Amino acid sequence: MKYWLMKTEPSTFSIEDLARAPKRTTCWDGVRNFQARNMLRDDFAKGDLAFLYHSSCDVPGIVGVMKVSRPGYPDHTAFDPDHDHFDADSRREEPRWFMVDVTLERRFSRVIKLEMLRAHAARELAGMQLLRTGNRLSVMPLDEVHWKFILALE
DNA sequence: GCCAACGTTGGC
DNA sequence: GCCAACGTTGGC
Repeated sequence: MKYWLMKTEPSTFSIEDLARAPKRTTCWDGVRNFQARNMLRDDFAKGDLAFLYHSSCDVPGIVGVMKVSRPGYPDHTAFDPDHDHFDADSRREEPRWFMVDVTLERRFSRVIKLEMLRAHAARELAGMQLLRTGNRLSVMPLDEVHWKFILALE
């Protein structure tokens, strides 16, 4: 089993939205970066666990845990000309973008703030992609040791 | 609102 | 293949 971190802007889609969704499940659409696409398509497996991260908000940080409930499949929002995530270069016969389904496992009792993660950047969380300057991937893998350490921060 | 960092695009 | 221009991300 693998571990992931997935970013979302809560003003667009938050953990509250996921908690209210049918079966607490959503398709993770709209990823339009090739490196992230490759991971969604090739590396995500059913049963993998992912941290849900709120970005571009008052208190950026990890807010809960999700489980991958369906592995990579074509992102249909790319086919819809009326959708924000439409991409004319993605065709049904040859989809360019992929997504997974995620199901909310648990909301944290408090936000594990980015600030708190940074405090451990030089030691326990050394090498964590999220903490690398300029990292803009919205989906990234996480080491098991980092996953466990972060869980203990709650 | 600012700005650093990075990905993408397109001219050559 | 290079690289400048541009757009986006995302913390502050």
